[in-house]
Amino acid sequence: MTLSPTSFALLGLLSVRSWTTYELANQTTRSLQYFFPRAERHLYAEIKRLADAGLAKSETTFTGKRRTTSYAITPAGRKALRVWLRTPPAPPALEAEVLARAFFADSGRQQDLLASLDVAREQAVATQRDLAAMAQSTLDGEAPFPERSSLGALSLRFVTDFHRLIERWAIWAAAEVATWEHTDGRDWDGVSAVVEDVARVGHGRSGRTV
Amino acid sequence: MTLSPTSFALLGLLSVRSWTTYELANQTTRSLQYFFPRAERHLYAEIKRLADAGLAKSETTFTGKRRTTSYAITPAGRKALRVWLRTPPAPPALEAEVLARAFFADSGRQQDLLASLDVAREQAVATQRDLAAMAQSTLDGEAPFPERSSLGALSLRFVTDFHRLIERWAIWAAAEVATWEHTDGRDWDGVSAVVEDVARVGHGRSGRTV
DNA sequence: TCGCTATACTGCAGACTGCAGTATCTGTTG
DNA sequence: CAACAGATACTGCAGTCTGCAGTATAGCGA
Repeated sequence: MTLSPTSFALLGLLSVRSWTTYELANQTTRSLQYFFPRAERHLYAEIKRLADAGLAKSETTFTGKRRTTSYAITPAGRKALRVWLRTPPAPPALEAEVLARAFFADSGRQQDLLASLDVAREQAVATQRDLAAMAQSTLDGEAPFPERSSLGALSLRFVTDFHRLIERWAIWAAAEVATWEHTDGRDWDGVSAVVEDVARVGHGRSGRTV
Repeated sequence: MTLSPTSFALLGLLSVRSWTTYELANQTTRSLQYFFPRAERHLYAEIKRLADAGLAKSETTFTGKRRTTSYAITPAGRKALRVWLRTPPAPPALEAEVLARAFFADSGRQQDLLASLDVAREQAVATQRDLAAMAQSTLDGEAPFPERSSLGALSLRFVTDFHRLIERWAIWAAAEVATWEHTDGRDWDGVSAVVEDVARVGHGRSGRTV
């Protein structure tokens, strides 16, 4: 039985406390979803695998007729998590449909691209609002695990900056595209600024970020 | 037959010119891989689906005994791509194992987290080098489709900034974690700076980025 | 002619998603 | 107190996508 990164993410959650799968799929994933999203469906399957592998143990309780399964980490589970933390992480993966739409924008209308950029900007703003609300609840002392807030702040910093980057990029791109006379931007003189700046990366100074 | 975003990415590629699947899987994906990565295996399957749906047409040629299948977009394919470009994009998805490792760092040693951060930083630097080389080849007039360089520059700007963000975040996080006396950073006073800054997002001014 | 690398795929197992469906419990409102 | 909404707690299924291993041919240099 090989374990996936998802297995270890789940073990990490279980290392904090025991959870029912429902909690795992709803509340808890609130933090992980921003940098390690998993579908609810998958969690129900994956946690069973962890139990089968002896890394978690399940306990079934009943509320009337309705059963609830909760899972706790085992010593073997803690060991596996500890070992995983010593291995190097996979490179971050980015999947941004809006960039693909920009890349192939010449097959559509300019207004289609502008509309996509605006949606991306709004999504980024909305996510930042969610993150700000989370941060505010921490400030208000409503965080579920205050002793873990330093670890949470590390990823919070990244995720917030990531969505801010999207927002700023979308604003910049829309402003540039709006000046184009052709859908493929063949008349755009800003292209050389970007390409020259990117080519400089790693050779001493780098240019500004959008 | 429902089409996935991958289908449209492939159609976008075919809208530029015809390709063999091998080319699609190797050269071409060079650009898409940074913001819309797909496994080689999947492309072979997906392009067949496009042909079955009448959105692309295949042509088989032979080099001696070895067959090569190349694909061209059909009018129906161009139509489908055009329609797709009018729909709103899915939100960008981020999957960063290194953030999960930071989030659960208290189950391992502090040095494990520092090592993970360093790997992430190096990966980000390496990717920026690749992107810089691509940009340099564009400056050298070696870009395969110079008339599309404006569209390419849009995503290039984002992808470069994304990897620069990872690099800077990893440097910042490593410097902070190095000062911690506990693996969970419970003694870290930097946590309030992050949380307060993130909570301010959207309420007028935002703080600095790492 | 040998061996290396590039070309050009296929099969298979398993990871993961999204949606629909089932059933129970709890709190609110009329 | 009955009706209903919303939360809890899942399962089934079809399909997407990945990663690895395996197969086979072509072209090139030593």
